[in-house]
Parts: sequence; C-alpha cells; structure tokens
Amino acid sequence: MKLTSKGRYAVMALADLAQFDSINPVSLRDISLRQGISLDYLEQIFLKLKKNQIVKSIRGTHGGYVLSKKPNEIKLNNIFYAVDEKVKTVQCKKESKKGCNGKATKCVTHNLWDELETHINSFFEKKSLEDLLKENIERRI
Amino acid sequence: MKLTSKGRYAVMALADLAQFDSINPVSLRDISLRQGISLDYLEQIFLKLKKNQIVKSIRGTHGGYVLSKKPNEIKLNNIFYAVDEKVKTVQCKKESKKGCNGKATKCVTHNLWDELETHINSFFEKKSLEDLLKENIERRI
DNA sequence: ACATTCCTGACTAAATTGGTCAAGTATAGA
DNA sequence: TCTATACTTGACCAATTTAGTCAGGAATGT
Repeated sequence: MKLTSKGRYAVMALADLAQFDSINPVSLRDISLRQGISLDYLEQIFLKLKKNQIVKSIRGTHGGYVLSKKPNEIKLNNIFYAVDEKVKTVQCKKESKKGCNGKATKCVTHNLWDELETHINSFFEKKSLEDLLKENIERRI
Repeated sequence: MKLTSKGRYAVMALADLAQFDSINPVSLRDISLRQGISLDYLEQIFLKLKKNQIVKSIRGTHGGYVLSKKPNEIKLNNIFYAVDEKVKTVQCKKESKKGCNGKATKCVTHNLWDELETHINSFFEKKSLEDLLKENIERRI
C-alpha cells in the first residue's frame, strides 16, 4: 500500500493556496517556489483540481488560482479523489476460475478491502484543509 | 494508494492453511491449485512468512507448511508486515531545501501520513485470521 | 505588443509489481 | 539407497505506474 507524491503535493499546494489567496489569486509559479514542487507537475495537478471544482482559475498577468470553497468545506478525501489518488484495492478478478465467482466459495478477502476502504475514507472525510492548517499552526507554537 | 496482490495472496494462502493444516502440513502446490495463485510466486511469499515466524516449514515428501501460531493470534497487520506490504507514505524528503527541514516552517503534510498509518494499522491489528474465516463462514450461510 | 499565467498533450526514465525460470537441498517412503 | 516430493534461493523479465519534463498554445492585464 502506498500513498504517492501526487496526493501529497495536491494537499501541500492547496494548503499554500488557503494561506495566500485571501485577496489575490495565487500563481502556480509562487506555489512551485514556496513548496519546491515542479511547475509543470503542478499544472497537471491543478487541471484535475479545477475539473473537480476545488479551485477556480484566473488567467492573465496577475492571474492564478483561488479556492472555490472555504477551507473547512474542502475535505482531504475530496482532494485525493480529484487527483485520482484513490484507495485502489486489488480485488479478486471475477473471471478467475478459482475462488471468487459468485458461488458459495467466495474467497476470504472478498469483502476485506471494501471494509478497509470505508475505514480509510472515514479518516479523510473527517479531515479538512482547515484542520490541517490549524494543526500546523499549533505545532509551530 | 494501493493494496497489492502480494498482501492479498498472503492472506488467502494463510486462510487456506488455517483450514487444512489441522493434521498434516499443507503443500504450496495444494494452495496454488485451490486458490489459483502461481506456485513460484507463493514460494516467494512463504519465504517471507517463514522468516517472520508466521509459518513453519516441513521438508520432504509429505512436507508443507503449518501455521506457527493459532489463527486468532495471527493479526492481519502481522501478515502484511511480513510480506513488506507496509503503508508506505511518501514522506517529505529531509534534504529538500523548501518545507520540511526541522525549522519552524514544517510542511503541512508532515504528520498527516503518520496519523493515517496509525489509523490503518488499528484496523489490521484488530482483525485476525480467525475473524476472517468466521466472517467467511457467516457469509456462506 | 508583450509578459504573464493558465491549458493541454506527448513523451520519458526509474521504480514497482507480479510474476517466470533454473538450480539447488532436505526428507519420507519404497 | 533410490527417487519423488516439497521447500529454498537467486536471477531474470514484461507490463504498469510514478513523477516528472518538454513543447506549444490560448487568454488576459498593462
């Protein structure tokens, strides 16, 4: 099981945005410099965040991105979902001759991953961007 | 985030073992046939399970593998740990100039993955091989 | 006009996954 | 003792995924 950088970058970038977008849109260039993430890679990530209505874009000279919701309304699972960082559980294939095929002999792991998915999602559903920022401020003190 | 087949196979194989090892050791060949898992791949997996004292091996003609503990003493996180199916979170590199470097400006995701790890492990720690088998029997009824 | 910034698709090196292949060693039973 | 069975170990490999890079374009403020 693995959590990739893409999801981490998305969270970092959005946290950055949440701190700086109060008045002006924030350019990816700024985020790239502050967070040390490749600009080209950020563009890919923000394309997905935009498609999922997590951010809005403003083009042009002083353009950039702005959160489209309040930080407390953006849950981490929204972010991960947006950048395709899903909890992919390797399911038993239905075509398989042995094991899982709808018969009485279902393989023992058949429902296990579903349970785990629910468990992990509940963790991410509870946590918002705002929570994350608060925790960070607390740790600094 | 992804759960790989290796962990799933390990769980399936051990569940198989738990059902059949009451008297005689179970050969990987049998498990391979019953569960539809490649024999060569099973060998790699059982090598690790053995190193982690989850199974014992008996060589020779009627040899095979046996659980080295009772099914209720083998938790799923023991299994996943044994086959290197850890919750690998992509941490912020310490060498990175920006962000996480021990200074006041820790990146916001710094402790997030640790929390998640704890959360996931608590799920696997609670669940034993025996629980899994019970659930499976219940579902059949 | 032109610099800035978003937008999009194509490409790629490295790592991981899910195996296969080959060559052992140990043991039980005939 | 011979032999089949089954564990043991290491090397190898194709397909996929990841974490980017590269190149060009389109919109917009100054």
